[in-house]
Amino acid sequence: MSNIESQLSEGISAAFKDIFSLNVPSDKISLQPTRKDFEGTHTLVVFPFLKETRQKPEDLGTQIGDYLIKHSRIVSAFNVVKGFLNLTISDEFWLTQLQQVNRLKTYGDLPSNGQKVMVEFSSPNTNKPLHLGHLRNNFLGDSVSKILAAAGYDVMKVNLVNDRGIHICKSMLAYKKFGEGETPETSGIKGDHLIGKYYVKFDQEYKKEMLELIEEGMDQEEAKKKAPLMLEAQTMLQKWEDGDDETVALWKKMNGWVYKGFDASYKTMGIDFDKIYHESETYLLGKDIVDEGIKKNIFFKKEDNSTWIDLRGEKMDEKLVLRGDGTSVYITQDIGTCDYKHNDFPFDKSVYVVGNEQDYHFKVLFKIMEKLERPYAGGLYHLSYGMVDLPSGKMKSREGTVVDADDLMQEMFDTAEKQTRELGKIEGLSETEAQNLYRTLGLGALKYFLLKVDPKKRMLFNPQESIEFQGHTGPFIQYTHARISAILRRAEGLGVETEFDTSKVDSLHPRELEIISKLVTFPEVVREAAESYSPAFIANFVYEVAKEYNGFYQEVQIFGEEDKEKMKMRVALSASVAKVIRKGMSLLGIEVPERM
RNA sequence: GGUUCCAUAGCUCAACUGGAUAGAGCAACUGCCUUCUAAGCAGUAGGUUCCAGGUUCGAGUCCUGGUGGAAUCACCA
Repeated sequence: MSNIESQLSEGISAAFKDIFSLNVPSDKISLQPTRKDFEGTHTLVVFPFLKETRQKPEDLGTQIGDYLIKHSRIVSAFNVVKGFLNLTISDEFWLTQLQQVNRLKTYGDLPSNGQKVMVEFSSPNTNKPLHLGHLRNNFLGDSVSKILAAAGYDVMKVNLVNDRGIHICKSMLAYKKFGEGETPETSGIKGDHLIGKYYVKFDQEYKKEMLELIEEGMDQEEAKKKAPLMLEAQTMLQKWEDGDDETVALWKKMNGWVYKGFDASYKTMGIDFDKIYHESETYLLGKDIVDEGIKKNIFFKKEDNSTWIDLRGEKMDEKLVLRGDGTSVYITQDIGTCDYKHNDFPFDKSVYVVGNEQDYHFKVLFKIMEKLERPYAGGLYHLSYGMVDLPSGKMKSREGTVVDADDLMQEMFDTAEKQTRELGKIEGLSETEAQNLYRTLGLGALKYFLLKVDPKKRMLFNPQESIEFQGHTGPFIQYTHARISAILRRAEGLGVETEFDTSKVDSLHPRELEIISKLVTFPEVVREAAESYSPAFIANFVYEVAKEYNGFYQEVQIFGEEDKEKMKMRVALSASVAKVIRKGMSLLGIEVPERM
């Protein structure tokens, strides 16, 4: 709760006590922003208090309003419309608020809360390059990490790379059979894309084999299992697990190519990790915990020696946690990795940024950790985000309907360059400055587009139309920042300071008041975004700030103002807006240019 | 079929967790560059918030039942 809100709530609480001898704790009083069509900034809805006070809505509103005028230093006026008490805060108070924001070096960072949080995201497979879906994941994970850090957490970003398993063997096998020794160097293809090519190749050849078998009279299910390539891939997996030299060497070589490719993609995205885990190192974890679970009677064995948990009492199903032959399934590793991660970084919270197709898996996993009485179980959280759909429907890598991450980012840079040139905005920029600008803008547009919607919701991405540079977009906000930067440069040139005397500014323009009242809610927005793990709150907030500033910019003169104190105040206001935009955008992982 | 999630303007999304006349952007139309960057600003038009009930001072938001869509229900990950 902001400073203003708590002051108002306390005042209102006192009003109830003094007028009606009614005890309404101040944290029970919720204020909402006043709608634009009415005078004021904060509104109290009085309906909930009518019974206890035995008042008519208008009367109650008026009485509380009168009380606040008399007893609160910050309320300067009020009006009552039906059951809504709209409060106006004095200009002087707003000016003080602005001054405080302006004086702070960093604004929007909350004090440390002493808690540790681990955020796991990205988690790519090493058998194909990153695509649009990964971009949403990566941007979300990166942004949420930054938001949590701003909200006072000690954050560790981790990436659990899926570098082993049958799907990895598929591309290895296809490469071995059809690759003819080509490498990223000889082919000129980026490592991850090269491996992706063989993953697709495997699927094509595999399908051919299946068709042949079906023609020979085999049914489809059997053909799936008996196709020679599939059998070979399984043999290869077995060899890998046995540590066969040749297989491991090939695996290392090919994964090395992929990592080099991924590193380049991450660099372009502007994303990094504090630690990278590999499934090849963690996939055996969890088996000892299964034993522990059996001893604690949480798991049980079936006749075939497989181990299960019965969650039917929790509205879930029976779930296998270890195969009869003693080998792991997906959830076995996740159980083990949970402890492993906690051992590495004793977190209070652990966030998994994973698509909503795995909702059930995480529900089960968290329930298991809870039953195993892990003290951190309550802090496990699945940040479940919706899929990114294309106009043609769902993306499917094997059908070639994916939007490749590298390609998409390059397109964004190209579009940014084209737009910038068309608008004639590159004069005075060196070539490297211009290139940096295109990257900043292109990546800003893309990140903003993917982060401005509620993570939980699935979203549509239309490559033709989705990426705009006007309106509710990243570049719009970046542009506002560049505009303000120009103002600040000029202010510096003119020697205008941003320190002003609040008592010497006689009045505030409605535009100014609107912006200041917005700016003061920033820390609250950060808190809310962290609590709900949603960068969308930040994205929409920053947009509103930029939008309001542009309205102000259009209507109110800064350097044409004769009143020197007002001029300084307006420069301070501009500087504060720029600061909030820069900080807000940085929480989204987006840079803002000084000029564009 | 069971479970979970979703449905708001032609399109893409908001709506501060139950509050006032549901808001932005895109697309369409109309104005504003001799003045701090027009990637901007101001305005017009666009809505039975999927449908039907219910809860209450008050419902896009909560409950019940439908309709339509998605995910999941593997000894895959």
